[in-house]
Amino acid sequence: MPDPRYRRIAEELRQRIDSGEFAHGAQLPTELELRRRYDASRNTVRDAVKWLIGRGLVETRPGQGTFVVDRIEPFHMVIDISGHGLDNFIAEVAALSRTPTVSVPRVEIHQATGVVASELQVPEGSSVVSRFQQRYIDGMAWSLQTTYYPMSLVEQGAVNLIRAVDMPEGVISYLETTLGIKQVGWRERIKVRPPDPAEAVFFRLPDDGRVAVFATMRTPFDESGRPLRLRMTVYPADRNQLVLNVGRVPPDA
Amino acid sequence: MPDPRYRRIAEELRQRIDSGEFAHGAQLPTELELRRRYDASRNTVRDAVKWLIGRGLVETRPGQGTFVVDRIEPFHMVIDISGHGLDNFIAEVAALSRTPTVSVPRVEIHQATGVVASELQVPEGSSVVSRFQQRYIDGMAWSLQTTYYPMSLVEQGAVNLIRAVDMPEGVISYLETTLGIKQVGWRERIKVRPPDPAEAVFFRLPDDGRVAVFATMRTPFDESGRPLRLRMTVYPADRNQLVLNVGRVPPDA
DNA sequence: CCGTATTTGTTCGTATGTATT
DNA sequence: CAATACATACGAACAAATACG
Repeated sequence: MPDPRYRRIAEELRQRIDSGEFAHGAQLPTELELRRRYDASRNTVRDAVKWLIGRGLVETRPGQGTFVVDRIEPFHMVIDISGHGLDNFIAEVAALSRTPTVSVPRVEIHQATGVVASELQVPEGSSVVSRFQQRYIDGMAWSLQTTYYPMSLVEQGAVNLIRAVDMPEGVISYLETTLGIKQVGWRERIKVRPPDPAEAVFFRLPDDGRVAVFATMRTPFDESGRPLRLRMTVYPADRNQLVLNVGRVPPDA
Repeated sequence: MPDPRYRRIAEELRQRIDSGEFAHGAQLPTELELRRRYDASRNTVRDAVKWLIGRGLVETRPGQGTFVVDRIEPFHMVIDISGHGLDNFIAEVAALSRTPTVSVPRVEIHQATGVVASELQVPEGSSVVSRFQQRYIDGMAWSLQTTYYPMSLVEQGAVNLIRAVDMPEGVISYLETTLGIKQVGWRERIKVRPPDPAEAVFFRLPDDGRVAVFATMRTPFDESGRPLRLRMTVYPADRNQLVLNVGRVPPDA
C-alpha cells in the first residue's frame, strides 16, 4: 500500500528538483506532459503540483506554466554588544557591501493602546509619537520599522521627534544631548509570525503566510528604569539572519 | 463576481472562525452541510477547506470532520546580557513557572564538516565530540540541542565531555576550572527555516513546513579568539519567543 | 491590433477507498 | 457491521491569462 498516486508523482518531481534537473526558476513540465509521462488524469497531476506549491517548492503562473521558486541569499543583521563597561552600546545593523536606503519617515500622533502603552508604561489613550520608515537594501524591500515615543519627551524639548526628517546620528544620542537622558540598557523581544496583508504586499511575500517574518520589539531604558521608546521592526525571515555578537568576538569569516 | 466560488466560501468561513463562532478546536460543518448551505458541489467546498488548511487555520481528520486548529501560548526564552564588566556573561533560558526536563545526552564522535568545521575553525574531517539533548517544558517538546566540541579539548583533559552525563553547572565553567580556558564573548546566529522531517516529528509539527523553527548557533570564544564549541539549538517558532535583555533592564511585566 | 494556440484556473459530476464512530 | 466523514482518482467543460504570429 504505497502512498497515493499524486504523492508519488510529487515526490518524484521534488527529487528531480533537488537533484538539480530543474534549477531555480526553471520551468517544470506542463500538465499535459506530466499527464502523459505518468499516465494520470489532469486532476491527479494538478494535485501533485498543488502539494509542491504547499511546500513552497514551485509556483504556477497562469498561461505560462509551473516554475521552481527562486531562493534568496539572506542578509545578516548584526547586533554588536561589545564596549568597555556597559555605558555605550553599539547596536548596529551592518549590511555587508550592500547599499541601504531609507524612506522619509512618516510621523504621526496616536493614542497609546495595547503593547505600545504597556511597553512604554504610559496610560492607555495617552499621546505618543510614531515614526514609520520603509527600509531597502539594494532596492529590495528589507524591513518596516515603527518607533513610538511618549509625548512627554517632546514636551520636555525633543521637538525633532515630530519633524519628518531622518536622524542618521540616532535618536538616542539626540535625546542625550537635548534632554540629558542616558540609555543604560534595553530589552528586545523577537518573535516569528506570519506576515499581515500589508507586510505581505510590501515584501512581495506569498499571501498564504508560508514565509514568516521576524517581529522585533526593542525598548531602551534610562537610569531610572523608564522606557525611552518602543521600536518595532519587521523583517521577512526568508532573506534575513540575525547575528548577535557579545563581548570580544573575532571578525566574521 | 470577482473571486472564485471556493474563495468566497473560504473567506466566509475564515470570518466565522475569526469572529469566534467557531472556537479553537471546534468542529466546522461537514462537507455535506457546507454543500447544502452554499449550494455548491462537493469538490468546491473541499477546495474551500483546502484553502483554509493551506493557511493553517483548520485541519481535517478522516472519519471525524474539520476542526479549527489550536493556538499555543508561547514560552519566553530570555537571554540576559548584564553583569558588571564583560567578564561574566549570564545567558539564561528562563521558563517562567514551568518545569523543564532534559534527556540524557547522546554523545558521539564525528568528523567535522561544513558549518561545524568552519565555525570551530578546525580542518574538515578532524574529530569533534557532539552532545545531543532533547529538552521539554511541562512534558511538551521544547527544543533540540546539539553541541560540538573540538577533540583537542578532550585531549587536553576535559574528559567529561565524552561522558554521557548532564552537566547542569555548565560546560563553560567546567572548561574554566579544568583547563583554565576563559570565555570572553560569543556570537549567536539566529535564523528561521522550515523544520526538517526529524524535527517535525519530535515537535509534532505539520509535515508541510508551515510552522517555522528558530535555528540558533552560538559560538563562544576565548581570549585568543579561538572558538570553544558550537551549540546549535532548534525551537519551534509557534511556541517560543526570544527575549534579549542588555544592560540594566527593569524586570519584565 | 487581432486571433489562435497554449497553459493554468475553476466547477461540476461520479465512483471508490479509508478512517472513525 | 453499518453509518458517517474525509481522501483519492477519473472525466468533462468552460474561463482566464499569456505568448506569438
